[in-house]
Amino acid sequence: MVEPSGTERDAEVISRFVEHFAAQLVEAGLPRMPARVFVALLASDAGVLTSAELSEQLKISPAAVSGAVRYLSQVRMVSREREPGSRRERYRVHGDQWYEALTNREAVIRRWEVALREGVASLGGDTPAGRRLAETLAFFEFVEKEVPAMMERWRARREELFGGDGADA
Amino acid sequence: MVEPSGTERDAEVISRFVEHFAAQLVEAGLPRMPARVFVALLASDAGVLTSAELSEQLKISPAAVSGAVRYLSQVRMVSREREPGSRRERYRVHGDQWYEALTNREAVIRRWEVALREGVASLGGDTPAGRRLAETLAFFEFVEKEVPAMMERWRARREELFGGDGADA
DNA sequence: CGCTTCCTTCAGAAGATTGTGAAGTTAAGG
DNA sequence: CCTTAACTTCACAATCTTCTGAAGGAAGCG
Repeated sequence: MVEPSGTERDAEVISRFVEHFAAQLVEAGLPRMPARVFVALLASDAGVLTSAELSEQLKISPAAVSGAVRYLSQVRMVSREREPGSRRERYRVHGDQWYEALTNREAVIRRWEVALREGVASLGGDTPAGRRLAETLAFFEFVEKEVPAMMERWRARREELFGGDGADA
Repeated sequence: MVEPSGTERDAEVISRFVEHFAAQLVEAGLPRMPARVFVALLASDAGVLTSAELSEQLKISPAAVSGAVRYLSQVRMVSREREPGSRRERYRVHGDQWYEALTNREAVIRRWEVALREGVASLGGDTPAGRRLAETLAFFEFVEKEVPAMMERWRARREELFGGDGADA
């Protein structure tokens, strides 16, 4: 058998990984196209791809890329940058920020807290149900306070493992 | 205006809360019926409701309740118990375990890690993309190690706030 | 200054999800 | 042992989501 050229081989290997990991993210609640686009970026060497490259690699229409990128930038998992001397747009994974985004359900948790506070107020803090809600609320408040410290520890650990060169971002 | 009886008033207040909080959970990725059933249980004084009660309170068919409960017990957010001298089944929120379930995306994260390890292996740990994946993987491994300690601190904090009587479970 | 290129937006079709009704299953009680 | 009560399962129908194709708009380049 003829050894396939590096790039062809890579294309298939990458595709396998993209589809596999994206499927997991979908299962976890991410919409399909954003998941695929995101993983494709993650698996690209530069961490940057153009709309056209994504469109071709994932076999989807430019419109689908556009929608996916809009979603991803809303949740801060990807940023868009205009390539200077061109009308091409480039999309980039936030090297080490993206998992913060995944962790940062902050906005979500904040809304949960609002709903729970309302619940405690309207059911009454002296009822069994009210107490249960209050405890749940306290849990989220606790987590919200813990997460920043944990991320701080992560940065230290990251430094330790990979050195500070941050070749990525 | 005649003051409505306590229970009627509660019914509406509870319903407001149930729908509001459930909507947030849905937005966060939980299917609608499971979310509504879950919150209804959370807002019930005993933390326990029968299928019939859920069906009536949420205005959904017994079939929908059944499906929702199946989902919830799979993700360990609710447990089912047979009421001794009756064919009624009772569904219960795990007093203080349910947020552990929400936190315990463990299974999910585990699968992500598998996919990422594969990715590192096939892209090569010496490529930029491979390094990015490796870092992501390291992050999840880190989190997985941190969560148990955090939950331990939460239990201590909970004790401190609410005392150990655990009137709930 | 117009042309070209690339991206976006919009409307619609294909597909997936989800909740209902009806039949089936299990178990209590007479 | 038969009846009745309660939950579950199954197949279908309604709904919602999602992706595509086509048209529209900005920005470089000749």
